[in-house]
Amino acid sequence: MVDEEDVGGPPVGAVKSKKKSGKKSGGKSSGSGSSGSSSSSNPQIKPKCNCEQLQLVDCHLETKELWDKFNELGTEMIITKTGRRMFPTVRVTFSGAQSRVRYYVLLDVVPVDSKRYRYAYHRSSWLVAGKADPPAPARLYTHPDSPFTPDQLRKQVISFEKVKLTNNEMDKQGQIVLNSMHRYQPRVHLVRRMEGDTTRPIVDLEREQFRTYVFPETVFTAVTAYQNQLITKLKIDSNPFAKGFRDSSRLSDFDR
Amino acid sequence: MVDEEDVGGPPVGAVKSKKKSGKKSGGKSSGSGSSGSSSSSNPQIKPKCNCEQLQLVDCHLETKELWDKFNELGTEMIITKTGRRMFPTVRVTFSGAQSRVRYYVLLDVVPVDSKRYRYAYHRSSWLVAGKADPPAPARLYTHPDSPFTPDQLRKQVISFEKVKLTNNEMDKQGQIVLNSMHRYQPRVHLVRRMEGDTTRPIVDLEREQFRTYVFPETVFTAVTAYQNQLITKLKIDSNPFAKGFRDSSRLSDFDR
DNA sequence: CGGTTCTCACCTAGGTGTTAAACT
DNA sequence: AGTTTAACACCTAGGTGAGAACCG
Repeated sequence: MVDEEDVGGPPVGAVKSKKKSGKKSGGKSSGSGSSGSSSSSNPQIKPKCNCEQLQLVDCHLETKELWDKFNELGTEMIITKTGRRMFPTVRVTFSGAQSRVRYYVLLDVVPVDSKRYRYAYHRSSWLVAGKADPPAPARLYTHPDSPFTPDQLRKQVISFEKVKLTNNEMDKQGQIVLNSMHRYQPRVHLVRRMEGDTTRPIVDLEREQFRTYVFPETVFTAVTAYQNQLITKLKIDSNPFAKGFRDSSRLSDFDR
Repeated sequence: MVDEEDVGGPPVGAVKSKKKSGKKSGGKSSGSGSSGSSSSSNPQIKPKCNCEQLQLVDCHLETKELWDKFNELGTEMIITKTGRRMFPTVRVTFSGAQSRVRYYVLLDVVPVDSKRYRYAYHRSSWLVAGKADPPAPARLYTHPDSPFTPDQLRKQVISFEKVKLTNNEMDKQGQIVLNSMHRYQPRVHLVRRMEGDTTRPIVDLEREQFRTYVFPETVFTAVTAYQNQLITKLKIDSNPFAKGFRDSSRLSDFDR
C-alpha cells in the first residue's frame, strides 16, 4: 500500500560496524554542528543561538556512554496514553554561566524527518513505511526547577527524568505528544532572562534570548511496543525500574 | 534534679471538655490574633505584617478539622536524625493576592515557651521538666514552588508536605532543627516581592515585605518517640503511610 | 497482520509506627 | 528510668516490560 523502501544506511544507526565513525565520536556532540545525515533532515535539529552571551555557555550531555549504547542499536522510546518517561534520561550540565541573569532550561522533541517507519522483524531492521503523519505542534517542556541562578546552573545536573512522552493528542498535562513509528530528536534549550524578568512561562523561544543544543546520540523512534529485542534487553539491563525482568531474576524456576 | 511541676492547664490542650472553647472555634484562627495563652509565651508566635498591601491577603488553614483533633489531644511530632515529615501537613490557601507581584510562601517553627517537658505516662499528662535547652536558630523553609504568581497563589493549595523536622543540629539539608520534648508553633510567612526582583533566597524576613500567619491549632511537642498513645492511634488512623498499623490490619491472626 | 491498549507481577523509592537495643 | 537510635515489616506511590486482548 504505502511506498515501502529499505533504508540504506540504518536510520537510527543500527549495528553496522564496530569502527567509530569518521568524526571523533568521543568529542562533544552538542552546540556547534553535527546535524549531519541526509537531505531530508529537519532544519530544526540544528543548534541555534540568537544571543552573544550564550555563546559562552557550554552544555554537556551526562550519561553519554549509555545514550551511545542505545544509539548504536537504534533507540526506541515507548509512548502511551497516560505518558511514559524517557529512558535513558536527558541529563545535562552547563558551564560558563554569567551572574546577574536567570536561566531557564527547556526540552522539546522534534521530528527528524517526514517519514513513517516500520520494523522488519525477520531482518531486524527499520524500513521507511511512507510519509509522516501530521505532527502535533512541538511542546516546550520547561524544567521544573527553572529558573536557575548562574550558580545553580554551574553546579547542578539538570535532569529531565520527569518529562513524559504520550501519543494522546488531547493531552492536557503538558506532556510531549509524539506519533508512533516516527523518528525524533530531543533538543535542549537554554533561555537567558534578566533577573528582573517575571516568572511568566516561556511559550515562544524566538521571543527570548536562547541557545539550542542538540545531541544526535539522543535520537529515537517513538513506539507503542518495543520492536528491536536488543533495545528491550538493554533497557531491562540498564533501567533500575525494569530490574524484575533481568536475566538473573528470570532463572526463577530454577531458583525455587 | 530539674524543677518539675505539674502543668495546670494542659499545655497542648489535653482533653478537658467536649465543649468548644469560648471563641467560636469554627472561625478563622489566623492573622489578626489568637496568640492567647500564658505570660511565658514567645512574642514570635504573634501574627505580624509590615506591608499594607499584604493586609488584604487572607490565609486559610486547610484540614483544620484534623489539626483540631490532634490539638485536642496535644499534638506530637516525631523528629529524627535523618528528618521526619510533619503529620498533619501544614496546608494553606490564600485569597486577595494582587497582580504584578510575586509571592514567596515560607514556613518556620518557633518555640512556644522556654520550657522543657516530660510526659507522665501513669497520669497521661505533660509536666514541665525544667528550662528549655538552647534553641537552634529558627530556619526558614521556603516552599519549593515559590515564587508564586498572584494567580497561582489564588488557585493552589500550598502544602508543606515535604518539610522535615530533625534533631540533628549539624543538619545541612535545610531541614528544621528542633529540640525534643519542647513545644513549638509553626508559622506561615507570605513575602511580597516586585516581579522585577531576583530569585535570591530569603534569609531575613525583616528585610522583606512580609506577613506572618499563625494557626494556634498547629502547636505541637517535638518528640523522638510518641508519648501519648492517643496521638499514636490518631496518627495511625489518619496518615495513609501508617495504614499497616490500623486496627483492621492488626486482626491478622483472626483473618488468616 | 501490524499496531495499540490494558492489566499484571515485579521492581524502585521512600513514608509509617514498632521494637529491641543503646545511650546518658 | 527516661530518652534516643537503628533495623524492620508494612504501607503509599509510581516506573518497568510481558502478555493477552483488542482494533483496523
